[in-house]
Amino acid sequence: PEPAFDGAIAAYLLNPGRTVYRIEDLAREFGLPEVPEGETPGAVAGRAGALLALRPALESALREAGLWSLFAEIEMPLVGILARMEATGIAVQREALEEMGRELEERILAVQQEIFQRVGYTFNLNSPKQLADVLFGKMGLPVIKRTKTGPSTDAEVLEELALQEPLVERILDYRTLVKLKGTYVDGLAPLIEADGRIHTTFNQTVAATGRLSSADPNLQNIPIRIEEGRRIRKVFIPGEPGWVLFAADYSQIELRVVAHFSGDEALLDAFRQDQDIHTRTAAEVFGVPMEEVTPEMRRRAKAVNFGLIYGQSDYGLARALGIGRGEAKEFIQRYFDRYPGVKAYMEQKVQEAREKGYVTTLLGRRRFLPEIHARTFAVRQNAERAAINTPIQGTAADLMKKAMVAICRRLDASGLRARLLLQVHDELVFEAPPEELPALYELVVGEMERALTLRVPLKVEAKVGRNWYEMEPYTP
DNA sequence: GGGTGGCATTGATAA
DNA sequence: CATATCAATGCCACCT
Repeated sequence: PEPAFDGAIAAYLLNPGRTVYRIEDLAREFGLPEVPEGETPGAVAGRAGALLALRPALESALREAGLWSLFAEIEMPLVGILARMEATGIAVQREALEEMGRELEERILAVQQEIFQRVGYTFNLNSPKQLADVLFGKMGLPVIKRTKTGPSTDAEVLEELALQEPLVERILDYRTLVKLKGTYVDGLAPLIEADGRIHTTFNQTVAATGRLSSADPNLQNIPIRIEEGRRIRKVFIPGEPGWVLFAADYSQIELRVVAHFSGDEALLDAFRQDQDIHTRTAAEVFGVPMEEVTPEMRRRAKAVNFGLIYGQSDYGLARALGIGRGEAKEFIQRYFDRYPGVKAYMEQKVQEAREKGYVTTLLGRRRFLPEIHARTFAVRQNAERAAINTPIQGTAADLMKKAMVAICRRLDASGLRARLLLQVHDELVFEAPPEELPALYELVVGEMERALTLRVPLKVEAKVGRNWYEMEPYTP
């Protein structure tokens, strides 16, 4: 079921940075008569009338901005797809989740005991303020950095303090365990509905870059990097007996988009040869053959690649790698020597934002950046990074959304029983009967790889598993 | 005193 | 002093 016109989505495309979508405000913005506020019959009727009148106004505005096809061919069809994904939900093994909760609870109590024992008294370990009193007051540890309100106790600080005070390691453990239990066990459990499934909400008008977001619960930030947290994924299972989960994710989508936009020869070459992009970057930056790239060189190159997508500064890179600012500056210098097209692209985007007031993605999605003219350096620099990052992140979002629309059309027509469950920015998760996997693979990977034609191939990797933890590479 | 709302801090994902 | 989100807890102001 696909609605014909959604005024909020129209307003979002016209300015994805907005945070309110009240009809009263949109009416004012698009030159309609003032709508009374409140819940009186007059106000309610006024809003209904204004919404009707808004449609042609929004439609013209979309056409004038070159956003009509993005609206009509991608965002509107996506509305029904997301609605169905939400209604479908993803099955969760309640028993396994509760068991994880009990184990975490035990470990939390043990770690807590150990900490209180060594400190000599109990306090609220969850309070950064009380923790700071213990660490920097009683124990006399050095303050590494400050927040607005006092000494910081974030993970970066604690990791440094752990070098001289082993107890701090336990505090880090405590934080990890409490995060897992609070957000991912106690947070998810009450959201399991009577059908044994969790039904998230995908928000289509929140992210200024064009991405989706997920809330209540957020299923786009289920742990994966750290093994302890990754285990949470075991509780997400197929909802039908004998079925499996199937996931397809774009490989290095954002760097491929950079290659496309910048036309940088070395970057294009790397993807056309399907090279490991971080190894190739290391080889370029450190001036060695790819075979001689060490793990440490690759790690640093990877940080540079991520930094580039975000509009890195030498300061930010230095912090990410734990090196000096001078050294970081050298890396960036050498990177731009090797990838001059990327440097030119970045400068061009900032210039474009200054001249036009906005930047755009491949499909014309735009983001206004009025702060590009700010007098305050930090504010202006923030806008400059957004000018660089938004076309990259937003084009990746365009691609994925276009693929979702194509995939769901074909899936509906195919007679396959497989169902799309989740989107995690560069990844789609399905549940499917195993016998459908070869057909599902062809359909999904094919549509994702051909969603748009860039100057480099798009690569999609597929995985299959009996839960979201045990996903193994899949090729038919 | 209890309830509520907002800000600050922290940390999870995209990898 | 890296891009974009969402959410938990603590803490404080405010209200009744």
